[in-house]
Amino acid sequence: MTALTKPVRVRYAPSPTGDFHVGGARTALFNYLFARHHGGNFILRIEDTDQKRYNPEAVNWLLNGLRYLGLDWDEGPEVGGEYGPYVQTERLSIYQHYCQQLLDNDLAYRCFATPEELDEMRRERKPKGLPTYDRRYRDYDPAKALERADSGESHVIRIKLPLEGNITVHDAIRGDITFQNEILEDVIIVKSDGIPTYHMANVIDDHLMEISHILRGDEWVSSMPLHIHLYNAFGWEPPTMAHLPVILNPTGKGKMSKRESRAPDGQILPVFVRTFEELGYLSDAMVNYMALVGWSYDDKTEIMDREELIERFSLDRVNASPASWNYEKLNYFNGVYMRALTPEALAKQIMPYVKEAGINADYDTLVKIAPFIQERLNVLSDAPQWVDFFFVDELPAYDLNMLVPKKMSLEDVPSILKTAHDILAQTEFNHDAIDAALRVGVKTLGIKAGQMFQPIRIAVCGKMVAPPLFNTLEILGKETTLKRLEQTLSRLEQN
RNA sequence: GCCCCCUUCGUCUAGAGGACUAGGACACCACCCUUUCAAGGUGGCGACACGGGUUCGAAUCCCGUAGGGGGCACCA
Repeated sequence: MTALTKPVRVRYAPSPTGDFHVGGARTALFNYLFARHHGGNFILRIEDTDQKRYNPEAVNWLLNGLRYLGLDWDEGPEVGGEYGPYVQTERLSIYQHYCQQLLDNDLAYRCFATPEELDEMRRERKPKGLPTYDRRYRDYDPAKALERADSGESHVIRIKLPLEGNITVHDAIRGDITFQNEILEDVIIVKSDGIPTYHMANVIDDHLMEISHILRGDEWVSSMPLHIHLYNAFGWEPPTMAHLPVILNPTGKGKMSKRESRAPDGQILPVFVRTFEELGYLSDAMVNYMALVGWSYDDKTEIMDREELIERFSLDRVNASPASWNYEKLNYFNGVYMRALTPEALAKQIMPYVKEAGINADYDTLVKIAPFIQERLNVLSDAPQWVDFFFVDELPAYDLNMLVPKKMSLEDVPSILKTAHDILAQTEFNHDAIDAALRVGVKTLGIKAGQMFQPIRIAVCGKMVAPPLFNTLEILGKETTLKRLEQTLSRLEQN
């Protein structure tokens, strides 16, 4: 492999036609890790040669997504670079030049077949397992073709591929793959609008940008022979190619959906980077998890920070087989990273979500709460439901039956709450003092700890599931705690 | 239909001929801890798709079958 002597330059080259999907993100990540591992450059190139499907929002989704994941690019939109422009529609004259070269060398030809003709060919040839185009203009007189083209007749330009023999291409992950030239099609390299197709533009750009390794999705393996033929036609040495396994749905059946759906329990199943970010998946967790979809370091290590991933990433540990996306495991990773945050960092991270939920929270209080909700959050957007009751004047009404402790009835509740109230009124409001005082109450009442704490929790939080009680009370403060106990008692009286 | 790729627990994977009674992680189950929920701890369930070879010996190599995936556009 002579490529070892060349500087490592890899690119992520998405087409701005839709939202930024995790499949694309994983490809970007592998390129990024590979580049950083080798001290090379990670290049971002926008492949916008399809003007019909172009979506102006897509570039923003992409750029924001990459930034969220922390995959900074060395060359590309916004940062520039010596090999620009990095947007294909700004490179049209370059492609034109190389296309002419192919035409001049009889390695490409103009084709005047109409869409209708093509449809007919498809109908006839497809069932026979043949490629659509029957090469009817392959041997058409170039002079006549030029004449028709000059007169303005609509046409495309096709590559002239070998008719027989085999071509063996090498994939860094899969090894050698052999294709029969016979089944290859003289594909279109320049569309009738004068814009090149992906196949042509990508080859020219990768060569001109001195890309050393192409790491791309597995859907491109069938285009490998075509691309290699194009490199050969230009007389260029192709980069090392590696095709990454596709990401399958969590069930393991089928390519991961391009549309977001919901799980049976109503949970949204995100597939766009933007949605993961909105739900509050930590950048580090996403990166760590995604790195493990199709790649592994060893038989044990899974939690790795960016530096470790960069240091350890290598192509020969990328799997050739498809991998399915596992939301539970991602959640676990997110939990791990969430728990590693300092209270300050967590407070900062959840603040936007809390505000978004209409909760009037202050940073200092969130910092105090943080340690107690930290191990209970799956994603940042879970935070509001854990902290809302800290920041309201009046608790929303809840079902009084929630107050009833195990093996007791509603009639037992008032005396428990009354006892709690009286004890707490005389207690210093810190965790240990509350703990000690309440346990005395448990003893006097002759009930179990849980039976006493349950109604207090409900009275104070208004919900069955909440952060640890004593810490909660401490943060809430004596005044609020006593007030909520009183309010509950009076509700019970009216009941 | 044709071409190509892939195939170890439900899922992600380790394994590159003997170290395998097939290891780890998520999920699941049980127990422990415990004021709810978590987190944590301990243990458990659970896989080499199938059939032929090659070899003294195969999860590992070869062939076939089956299954899965990708591609076959004036989309990338």
